[in-house]
Amino acid sequence: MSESVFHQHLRRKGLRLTPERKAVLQEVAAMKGHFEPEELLLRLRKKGLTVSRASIYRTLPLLVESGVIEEAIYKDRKTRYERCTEKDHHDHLICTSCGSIIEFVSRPIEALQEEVCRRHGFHAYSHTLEIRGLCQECAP
Amino acid sequence: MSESVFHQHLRRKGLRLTPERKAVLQEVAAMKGHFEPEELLLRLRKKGLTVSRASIYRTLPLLVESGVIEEAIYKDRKTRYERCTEKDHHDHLICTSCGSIIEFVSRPIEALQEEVCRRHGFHAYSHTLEIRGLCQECAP
DNA sequence: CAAGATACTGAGACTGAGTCTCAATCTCCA
DNA sequence: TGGAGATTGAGACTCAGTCTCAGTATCTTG
Ligand SMILES: [Zn+2]
Ligand SMILES: [Zn+2]
Ligand SMILES: [Zn+2]
Ligand SMILES: [Zn+2]
Repeated sequence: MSESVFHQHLRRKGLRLTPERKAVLQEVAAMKGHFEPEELLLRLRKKGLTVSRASIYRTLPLLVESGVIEEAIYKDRKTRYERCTEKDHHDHLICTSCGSIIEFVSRPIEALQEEVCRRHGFHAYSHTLEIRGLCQECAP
Repeated sequence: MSESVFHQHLRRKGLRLTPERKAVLQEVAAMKGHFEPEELLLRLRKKGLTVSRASIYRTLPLLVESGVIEEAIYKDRKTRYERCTEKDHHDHLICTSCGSIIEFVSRPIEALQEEVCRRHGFHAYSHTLEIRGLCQECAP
């Protein structure tokens, strides 16, 4: 189903559905949780598919635009993506001491965000809420 | 006042208050809104103060830890900081088409975040809520 | 179906924010 | 005041991500 969404998006922008883009989409669909572009590259290589690093980096923004994935976390100067699955959407508590990441879901926060957007006439397609601090173990 | 907070933090970690760190702190205190490390470097240079790029990059995390500033936005692989002023805290709507950034304040969202942290025994000292999408002008 | 117009690809050079190294220097406490 | 140990600056380095460009694939129109 995300394939047709992606295809739609490409057509709308006058872009083409190439084997490389299909391969990236498929691999993305198979991902669980956060992933980095480089991880996609490795997995595709392992499958014997040759999709260049450049193509992967060129495809990811298209997938974001079409709402198939979203930028989930920026850490160590790397962008991690995540599939957009309304069911599993969550945000993150990030411990800056031990690096652990706690996922949490808060429907009320999501609802308030929607309201903020409505108030500003803003059409959101994704968001990132990162709360930084110390986890229970690392707290003083 | 942020000077004493910073000094406290350094002492607690067994670190020293050097002229370079003082200079960075002062320049940071003079900043309005978001700023990038490189901007600090330029401003200090313009004042005739010589603080190396390395020292600036080394000082910023210390200022974050001590709660004087926070990482505000990650964009184009650059980290932007912002002073922590409870009064002015806000989050961001980012238009991915025209790049405009709309600031918004939502006490209810902040309160819910605090509750999430409490529930997880997490000691937050900062957070970033970035909502990406299309602004009123860019929406279809 | 052919042909042109245009989008796409991969290899690898390139960019630039941020980090690391290390010898010289400075802090701060006893 | 002396010295352990933290700090500094210059510049080499890292590495995620971007750009280039020549060769290739896709779509459209007749
Ligand atoms: Zn959320
Ligand atoms: Zn921790
Ligand atoms: Zn906030
Ligand atoms: Zn816009």
